[in-house]
Amino acid sequence: MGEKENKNITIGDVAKVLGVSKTTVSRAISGKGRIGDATRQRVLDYIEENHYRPNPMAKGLADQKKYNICWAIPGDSNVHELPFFQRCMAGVCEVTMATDYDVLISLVYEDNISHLKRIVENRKVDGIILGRTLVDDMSVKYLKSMDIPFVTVGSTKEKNVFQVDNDQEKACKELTFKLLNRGYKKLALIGGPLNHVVNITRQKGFEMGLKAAGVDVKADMLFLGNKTVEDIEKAATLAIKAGSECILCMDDSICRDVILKLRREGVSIPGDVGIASFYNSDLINDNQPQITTLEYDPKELGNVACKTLLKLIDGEDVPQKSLLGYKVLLKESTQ
Amino acid sequence: MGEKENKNITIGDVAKVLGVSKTTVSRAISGKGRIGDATRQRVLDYIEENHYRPNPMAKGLADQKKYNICWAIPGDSNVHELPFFQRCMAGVCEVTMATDYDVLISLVYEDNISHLKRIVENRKVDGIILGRTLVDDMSVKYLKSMDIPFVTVGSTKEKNVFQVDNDQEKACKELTFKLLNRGYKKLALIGGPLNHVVNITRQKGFEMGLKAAGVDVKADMLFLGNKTVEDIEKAATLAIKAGSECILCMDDSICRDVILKLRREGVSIPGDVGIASFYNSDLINDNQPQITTLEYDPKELGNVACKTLLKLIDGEDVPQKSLLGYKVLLKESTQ
DNA sequence: TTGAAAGCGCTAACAC
DNA sequence: GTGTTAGCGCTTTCAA
Repeated sequence: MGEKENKNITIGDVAKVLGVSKTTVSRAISGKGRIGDATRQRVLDYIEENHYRPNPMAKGLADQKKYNICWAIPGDSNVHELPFFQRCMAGVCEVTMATDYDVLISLVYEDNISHLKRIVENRKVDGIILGRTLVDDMSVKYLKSMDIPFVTVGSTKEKNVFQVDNDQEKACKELTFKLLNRGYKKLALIGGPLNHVVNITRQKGFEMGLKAAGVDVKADMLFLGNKTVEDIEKAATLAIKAGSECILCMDDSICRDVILKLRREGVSIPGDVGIASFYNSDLINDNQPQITTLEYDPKELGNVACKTLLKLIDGEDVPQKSLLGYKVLLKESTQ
Repeated sequence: MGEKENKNITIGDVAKVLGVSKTTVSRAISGKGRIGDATRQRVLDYIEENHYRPNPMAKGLADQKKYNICWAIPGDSNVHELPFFQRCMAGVCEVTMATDYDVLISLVYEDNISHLKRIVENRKVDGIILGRTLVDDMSVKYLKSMDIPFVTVGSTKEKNVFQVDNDQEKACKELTFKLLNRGYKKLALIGGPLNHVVNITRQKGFEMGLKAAGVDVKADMLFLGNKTVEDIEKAATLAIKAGSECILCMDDSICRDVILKLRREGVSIPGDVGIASFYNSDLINDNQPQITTLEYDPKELGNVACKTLLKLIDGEDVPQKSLLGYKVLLKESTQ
């Protein structure tokens, strides 16, 4: 108690006390420009002791940057997708923590990206990370037209877009192939909305897996574009009726619905039919029996996306597409 | 095509073209200060046509504001809490949309609020919304000490804190009372971590409901502070064994676990035992049978919290505590 | 009603 | 190696 000098101290204050110029202080902080070791240390020490914090507005105004990036995620996403976005965002924050940047939120909708537009046009951020990609993505097109750095989590067919994704095609191919090798002959694939790029990719991987095992794609069963729980349950019923030996679910949410449906119908897993999912999550990973799935690391996705964006902002070279790894977890559901 | 004048136009540019001073343009935009109707309109028209956008950094520097607020949520929250925070955040964004403010994310942990500290100390925001409250909340204490406007979603015992919450005490009391009136004699309450204020509040409401119906609190069963699924399942089993006629679950996540457990044990709802939850969500609202619950509106919570914060930032008077409504939904699970 | 000018806190030429 | 100075784009006295 006693001293109450909470008033924000500026670079000028520091300079005055130390008897140097503002420039010198600035140089000591930024590390740019020539400055004597002794002087620098003196400034740094003083700053440390007195908790000097640069004013982000002043810095931003001077160097024409905002020191904020935008994390744009669907505002209408399925409840079950939330954990993915949350973890991914944690990965982003982890990276920004070590920099001067912070993360601004934007909620985008499939047919309404006005929130994103506002943030970009008001120049509140230096770059954007798009949390997911659609087949015909308004956000991607808009950002390309605005000539602002951005990277997508998820793939896109648009040209000249920086993308970070797991190698889902390869992953799905591998899992499909392994299942076929385990002796399953007739595979069904139950999938979600076809305007999500990820669903297209997974389908492709699935078909590649079939081909690799010499199975005719047409011989197998595709139930795609399901939107509601009812759609999915219907697909599950049809798959069973058609004699499917193993049902591949395009994501964990679908998988959960299928499992619940089969349980209600008295269909045993893996006794009557095998089950596997192309995405693992808390939703299904404590299921009995344990489910065969693909595992990705959403946090790493956020990490890499953020690092990529920051490099992009700094004008550094980055690969157009970063493909991250995956794990194939073979479990009891496909014995 | 042809003209490519995407370079950001400034207040000075506008002034020059219109043959007025920067001051005049500024006044036309802000509405502050005296200015002729004709002049103002002329400026406004020009600005509209030429898509002038004020530079947030310059504005921020000049008036010492950041035009950002912080939305601080737990980084380690239970998967099942995510939808709540997401909806709540949508409510916040809805409000900021109509203002100059944007929303900066901060992930806080029960024992680590360094991310929040960084944002506050770097002066990146004008105020903070805390997404939840703990019994002994580091974030609340820290923010109080920093003398920066903030409001909590959820209640707290700390003095002089602006809070927005549903009237959970009253809600829980009402539901408990109604259940007792329906003929249930022996109620059990299964609850989560006791360091969450919301759980304390709900417990209190429960006990008030008992008292209101003339039931001795001690005569009933409290299973509190459960953290894991195993804890909850154990509690459910004990409640049944002890002859509970109706189990009240403190939230939807607990409720879901209890339902699944009972189903596995072959206990029928509501045949053998009634079930109710103090929080409704997608997790349970498509359950068969339908579950008796309390319903709140997370989005409205975000709305009110954000409006409150913005007023606080503007120095306006706001009530210290805003209590929002609720609905009691009596369903099949407590027939 | 309007304008000139100072200033917000920081950066970066350009001297010395 | 260090200081001077001129901005960055906006707000806000204070004059006119």
